[in-house]
Formats: sequence, structure tokens, C-alpha cells
Amino acid sequence: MAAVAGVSRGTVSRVLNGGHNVSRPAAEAVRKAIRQTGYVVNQHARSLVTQRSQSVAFVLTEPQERLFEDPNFSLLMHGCTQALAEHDITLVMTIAGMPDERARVARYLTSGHVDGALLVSTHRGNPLLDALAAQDLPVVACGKPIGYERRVAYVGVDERDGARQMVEYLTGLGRRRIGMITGPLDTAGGIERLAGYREVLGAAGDESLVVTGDYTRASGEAAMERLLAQAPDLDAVFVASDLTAAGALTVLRRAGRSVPGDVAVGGFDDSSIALTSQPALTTIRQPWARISSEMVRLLLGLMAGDAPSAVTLPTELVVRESA
Amino acid sequence: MAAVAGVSRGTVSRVLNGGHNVSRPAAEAVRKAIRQTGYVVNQHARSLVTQRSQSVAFVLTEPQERLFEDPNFSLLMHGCTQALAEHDITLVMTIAGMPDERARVARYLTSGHVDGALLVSTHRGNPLLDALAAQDLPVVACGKPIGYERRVAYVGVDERDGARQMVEYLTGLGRRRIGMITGPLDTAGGIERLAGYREVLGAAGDESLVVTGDYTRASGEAAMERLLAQAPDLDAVFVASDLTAAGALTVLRRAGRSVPGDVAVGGFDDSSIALTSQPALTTIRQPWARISSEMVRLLLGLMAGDAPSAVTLPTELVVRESA
DNA sequence: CTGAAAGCGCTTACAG
DNA sequence: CTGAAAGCGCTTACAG
Repeated sequence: MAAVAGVSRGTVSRVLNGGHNVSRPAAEAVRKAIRQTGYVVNQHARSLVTQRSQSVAFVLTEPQERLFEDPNFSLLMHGCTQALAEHDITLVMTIAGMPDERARVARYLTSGHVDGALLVSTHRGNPLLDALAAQDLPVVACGKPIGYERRVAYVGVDERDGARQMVEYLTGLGRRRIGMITGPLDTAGGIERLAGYREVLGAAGDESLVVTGDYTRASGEAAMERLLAQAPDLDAVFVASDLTAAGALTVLRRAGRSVPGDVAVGGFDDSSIALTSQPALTTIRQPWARISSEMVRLLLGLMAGDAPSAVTLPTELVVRESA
Repeated sequence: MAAVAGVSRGTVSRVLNGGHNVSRPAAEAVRKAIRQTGYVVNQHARSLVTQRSQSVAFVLTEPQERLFEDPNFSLLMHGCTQALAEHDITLVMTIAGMPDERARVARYLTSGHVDGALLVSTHRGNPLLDALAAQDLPVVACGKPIGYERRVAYVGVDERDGARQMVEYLTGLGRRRIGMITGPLDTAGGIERLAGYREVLGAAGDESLVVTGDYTRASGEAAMERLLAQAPDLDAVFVASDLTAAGALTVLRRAGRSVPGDVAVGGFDDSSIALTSQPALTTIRQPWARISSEMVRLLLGLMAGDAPSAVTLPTELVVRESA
């Protein structure tokens, strides 16, 4: 390659890396030779010296199905891809749902393939976090990573306040028997959204009105059925995710309860499903674009040597038809 | 590291790579030192000499949304992850829907980050294929890559025969006005499923009965509406994908046509949506598990120096409620 | 502006 | 079984 262009490897390298300190004719010759030979740098050789791979992983620590069911992940990943592209960094996705996959992924991530990792949907005690932290890989989580709040950077929304907004809105509508379908209680979103609900309802809180879900659509169906059995007189439900709320809607329809007439339904996320569900969901908007750009900003910071920090973003009530 | 264990770098490397020609005590010492220091190999240094990265890319050349909408991708990716894990290879996913993303991804793939690529949903004239072929990266496509059949390995199903099975089944049911919603006509699945339909219906083929779709749910809704307008007397539809068929079902319901009473609906894929749709879809099963294992087998072969080859798998009619 | 040279951290014949 | 040494293909001070 250097031979074809009639210059030294050093000069080739210089034009490849910005072209500083290279004469016009030399740069031209190199570019021409690259076109002729179809030369592509060997990323390993480059990374071995730069200590950078110019790529970052988007790690999903969830059974695979969730990714494909929940439209939020898509949004988040797209936003991150865009933001990283501006810095000439490629995003690759990796799934570590099962324990054995986790070990493999941990090895992949820590052995230099990537310069950092964006972690999505982290449950309490996620073992991957230990492995990554031990190797000092820059990591930023989406949502507060319980148990690692201090050591791992993250960006999340004010979950509790979002829940509060929704429950206050339902209360304001005159609803008195307000149920809740929570998220998984080993995640910040699961815990905090429930806390917000309790904060508003206070002593009025009735345990038969609360059922635990796990953010999936299926859990929304199951939980709604239980809720209808335990508290047939409920006139509203706050559901911790739109996808789960869509499941609840199906059950409500089947049970002959009109929404919002008989039962008002409030979701969380403002994901695409909120618009396509029947009726369209009143929900709490998470600023996905902002979340992804902040995640990337923090990650780039960590890669540059910054200490881990946390960003908390506000949410917003979006009123549609379901409540 | 070698110092901690009291051996040479060579010996450390030997235990890391299978432990052949290493004495028990030496191996023990190395393993202990690894535990103590948390040592992880530098993948770049290793790959620079082995010319292998032990990872493979799952490349989606589709706008991001499709991945998350279509359950088939999930299945396929999971199968490939499993099959590769047996060979100690990590699968990373990468999306190249937009032209600028494509350039970035091409660079990523050809610069040594991965040992090969699994290509999903390739339309005619996919520019990524040119870039990869030029760099001799082992590639296997899912479905016949039009225009690259001879140069690129692939595994697909007998699309035409699958379509034929479905249309013959519908004919056997006594349906006489059988419409079709096709896939995108720049993919093998789009073209061949239509060809199978035409083959069975022959001269009876009426152009007003055929509408082009693109495998999405939305295209199923739009196409079904057109079909109902163009050919209000149709008594069956063959839809080139289950997801699209689910869209068609929605429109049919809205139009007051009972399924399969008024209109029989046949899908293609046997994806998870075929079971959850109302009514459950009669469809053509694609053997996803088999497809992913064959894709991996071919890729491993290419990586070992084999010439590209193609595998065509049979499909199977699955009768449920919609027809 | 440019080339020669060192060095990134491994693996792997090669001797022993 | 084990160590010393070459070499993988780059980047980057260092001279000039």
C-alpha cells in the first residue's frame, strides 16, 4: 500500500488520520492508491496502539423477546446510534439475557472490542455490572442501576414524579378507586413509580389495588384480570408501562368495561404503542431522544476520564383518550 | 501477569489457548495469577496475530423499526447466537438501514472487527453486499440475495412452493376469488411467493386481485383496503407475511367481513403473531431454527475457506382458524 | 513535510 | 514442558 503510493507507512497513516502534516501531492497519491487497492486499515493493529476501538456496545440484559416487544428499546438504540455516529463511533448491539450469555458478553466487552457500554434495563444485582466495573470499562446505564448508583453513571427520569403526575391527574378526574399495575420491583422504575402512586394516595392505598407486573404485555393481561377479581369496583388503573397498559386494555375490553367510561387507564413511557392502542393511551412521556443523547454524552465523558455522574430528566403528562 | 505467575508470556498464552504443553503446576500458577490480577487478554493484540476476532455480525439492512416489529428477526437472531456460542463466537447486531449508516457499517465489518456477517432481509441491489464482497468478508444471506446468488452464500426456503401450497389449500377449500398481498418485489420472497400464487391460479389470475405490500403490518392494512375496494367479491387472500396478514385481519374486521366465513386468510412465516392474531392464522411455516443453524454452518464453512453455497429448505402448511 | 524506528500485547514456531 | 524471539499491522514521537 505504502509502496503503491510511493510513500512511507507513516505518511499513509497520517493521511488516514486526518491528513495533517502531509503535502497535497503525497495525500493525493495515497488516496489514489487506496482506491486502486481497496485498502482497509486493520482495526486490530490500529486499536492495539490507540487503545481505542471506535465502537461502543448497546447491551440488553433481558431475555431477547423483550427487545422485540418493547418499542422503547428501538427508539433508544436509534438515538444512541445517531449521537455516536457524530463522533465516528459505531454502535453494536449485544444481548445478555441468559447467565451463560452474560459470561460471554462480559468477556467480549472487557477484552477491548468496545470502548464502552450502554446498559439497558438493569435489574438489581445484575452480575454483568460487577464484571464491567471490575475492568474499568466505561458504562452508562439507562435508569438508576440499583446497588450501583454511586459507581455507575446513569441517566434516568424522575420516575416518582412521573407517577405522581399521573395519579394526581386520575384523582383530579374524580376517580376514587385507583389500581396500579407495577413494573418489576427489582428495577428503579418498578419501585419508584409505585412509590409515586402511594405518595399521592396515602392512607387511601389499598393493597388489593396493587398488582406486580414486569413491563410486558402479557403481565398486563394477567394483572388486570387479578385486579378485576380483587377489586371489581375500581374506576382507574395506573399501569407502569404502555405495553403493559395495552395488555390491560385487552382484558378490560373482554370484561366489557369501557375505557375511560368505566375504568380510566394511565400508562407510562409514551411509546409508539400508546398511539396505536384502542383507545389511545393517556401516559407519561419519557424524553427518549434526550435520554439517548445524554447517555452518549456521559459515556463519551467517561471515556475521556470523567468520573461517573447521573442525569435525571423530567417527564410530562400526555392526555389522550384512555383517561 | 507472566511475572506474577512466575512464567513466561508464552506459557501464559498457552494456558489461555487450551493449556496444551503446559505442566500442571505451571497452569495452576497462571490460573491463580489470572484470578488475582483480573487479567483479561487484549483482544486486539490477539486478533492481530490470529487474524480472527471470534465474533460475527448480524446485519440488518432495514430501517430499524422493522426489526422491532417483526418477530422473525428475534427468532433468527436467537438461533444464530446459540449456534455460534457453541463455537465460542459472539454475535453482535448492527443496523444499516440508512445510506450513511451503511457506509459506517461497511467500514466496521471490513476492518477486522468481525470474522463474518449474517445478512438479513436483503433487497435487490443492496450496496452493502458490494462492499463486503470486495473485501472478501465471509457473508451468508438469509433468503436469496437477488443479483448476488452466485457470489454470496445464502439459506432460504422454497418460497414458490410454499406459496403454491397455500394457494392450493385455499382453492381446495372451494375459494374462487383469491387475492394476494405480496412482499416487496425487490426481494426473493416478494417475487417468488407471487410467482407461486400465479402458478396455481394460472389464467384465472386477475390483476385487480394482487396488491403489493412490504412485509409490514401497515402495508397489510393499506393493501387490504385497496383489495376490498378493487375486488369486493373476494373470498380469500394469501398474504406474504404473517405480520402483514395481521394488518389485513384488522381491516377485514373493521369492514365487517368474517374470517374465514366471508374471507379466508392465509399467511406466511408462522411467526409468533400467527398464534396471537384473532383468528389464529393458517400459514406457511418457515423452519427458523433450521434456517439459523444452516446460516451459521455455511458461515463457519466460508471462514474455513469453503466456496459459497446455497441451502434451500422446505416449508410446511399449518392450518389454524383463518382459513 | 517525511522517513526510520520503536512499540502496542499478544501467539507461535523454534530450540532446548 | 518452557523460554527467547520474531512478527502480526498499525501509530507516533523523533530526527531531519
